Amino acid sequence: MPELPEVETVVRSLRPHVVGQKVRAVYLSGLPLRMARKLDEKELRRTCVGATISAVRRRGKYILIDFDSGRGVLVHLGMTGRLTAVDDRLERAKHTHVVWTLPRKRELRFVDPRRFGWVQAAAKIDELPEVVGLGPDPLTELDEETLAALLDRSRAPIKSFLLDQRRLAGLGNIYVSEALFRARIHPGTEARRARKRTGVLVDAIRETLELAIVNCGTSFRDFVDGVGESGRNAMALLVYGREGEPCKSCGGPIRRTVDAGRSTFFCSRCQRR
DNA sequence: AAAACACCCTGCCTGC
DNA sequence: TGCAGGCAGGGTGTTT
Repeated sequence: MPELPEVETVVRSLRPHVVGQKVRAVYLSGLPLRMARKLDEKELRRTCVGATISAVRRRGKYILIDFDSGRGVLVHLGMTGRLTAVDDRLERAKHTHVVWTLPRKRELRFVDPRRFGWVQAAAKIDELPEVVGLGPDPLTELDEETLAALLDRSRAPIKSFLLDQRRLAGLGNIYVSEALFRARIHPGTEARRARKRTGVLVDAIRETLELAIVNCGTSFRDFVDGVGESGRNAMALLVYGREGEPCKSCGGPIRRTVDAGRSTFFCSRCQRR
């Protein structure tokens, strides 16, 4: 489900409810998550129980929870993950995999029906391979020069290029379609051939993500923020999910193609090969 | 080395 | 009303 704007929305809405709070206990469902891997229960308890949350950060699509001990917890929402701070009297949803018990009858809960998400505690979460391998953050670390150098080195279609988290961290299937439409670049264009449009692409990516953050993310079905609220960005989407509907720029029909099992939406008039 | 593919899961929607 | 099939915004490991 969640891409950079959704993860940013979760982080922002979660902060006031969890930062400064001391974790009393941790519950785990025991079921395996991403890639059928089991969570490291001992490490999670060692890190969290009795420790106070000092910060909640985002890196790409990962949520990083820091504790006063210096240790931390990495959370990835996968496709259907939710991380919410709620009253403990609220019934636990089906597929609740991790619960952190907080003071004043509150709980931080990780719920993930498809179990594509991930939760991991470590002494230094910034040094976990998942985090170290991430490319620059499109909102804070991306400049034209960096992207131009990356584009030069790749013959992959620009769509799969932008989806690769090692190059840029945070774009997913929705916002790639949106950003490419804004930049008027056809999704099948070879990355290196989009080089001349680097500046336009950087701006398009930023505008796309910033608008989605202002709207608190795109909620089709699953996505909610840190307190259970849906986002409003679905109505602001220009191409994603709009197959057959008129292009907001030229009026022509929005087209959809499928590659590697993933939909791509674009306007064949506005986005020429 | 880079790109394409299968796979990890459940839920929801469509069509019969 | 039931059931099969297809589809979904994630990442990873393996093959080509």
